[in-house]
Amino acid sequence: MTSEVLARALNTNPVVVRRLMGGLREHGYVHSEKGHGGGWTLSCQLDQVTLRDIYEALDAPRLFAIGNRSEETECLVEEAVNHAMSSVLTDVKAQFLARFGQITLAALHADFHQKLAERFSGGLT
Amino acid sequence: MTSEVLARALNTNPVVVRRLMGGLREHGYVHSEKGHGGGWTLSCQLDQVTLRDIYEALDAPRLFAIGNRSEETECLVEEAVNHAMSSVLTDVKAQFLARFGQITLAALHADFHQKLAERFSGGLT
DNA sequence: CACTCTAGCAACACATGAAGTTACATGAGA
DNA sequence: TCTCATGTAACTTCATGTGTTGCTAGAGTG
Repeated sequence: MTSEVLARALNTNPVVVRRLMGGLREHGYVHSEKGHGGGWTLSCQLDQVTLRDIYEALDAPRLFAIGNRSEETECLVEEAVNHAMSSVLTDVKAQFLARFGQITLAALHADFHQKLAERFSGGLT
Repeated sequence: MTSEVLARALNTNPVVVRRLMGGLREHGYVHSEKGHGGGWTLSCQLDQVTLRDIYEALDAPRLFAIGNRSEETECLVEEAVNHAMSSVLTDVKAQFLARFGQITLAALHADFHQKLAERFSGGLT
């Protein structure tokens, strides 16, 4: 499948697709080939890869929209608040990763197929 | 304390301070007075207010930097991914709120005083 | 009553980072 | 050698949060 085709399916741009897929390729989840007949192919077992793996392959983008204004500060009030916030955010992020680590691509695949079946058996609007 | 003074302490602008404090005032955590001698005064018990209360008084700003591209979609793959993501994010947010709900301003206050004491007893760089 | 000091608020400007776009190089068939 | 694909850098656009300006209104002071 080419970046071009994927981009259309994702309502985005081929270059954006390549940027994202680049991370997945480095981790061996997909393979790419240049030239005529080239494109992207899956190169992993869906039940061996989790959302957490994907998240990390994508360079673990910032998870929270909130956070400390600055790590180093002279202000003791800010320091106290930072400490409390960091502690919570660290723990919560760990839980997030743990949960993502339990969701395999195979599970998403199965969910997709179930939704597909429902759509063809009258479960439609 | 005036917005002007607070702004200097926070390295920001008086108007930004008023915007933030406005949310706290609506919930009765602080009180403001106009005119000569006016400004902000605390109007709550520090041990009765948690970081969660503050977070919500501030209109519960977006917590996560990631999320679904769109809530409604025709794409069954996107739907499956959204479902998995939302489920995790909802749970994780709940945990975040629970943790913040356990941190009172009084606790931060105490932490601040301890750091202050340390600074005056040789625990300094 | 005029003056000063304060919050309240709307409107605008700026900064940051993510997403999208363009342009060109490289490699692989046909 | 021509076309089709990825790889990548540089640039543009867009969204969002933050900062700024200008003005209104209320409250004390002389």
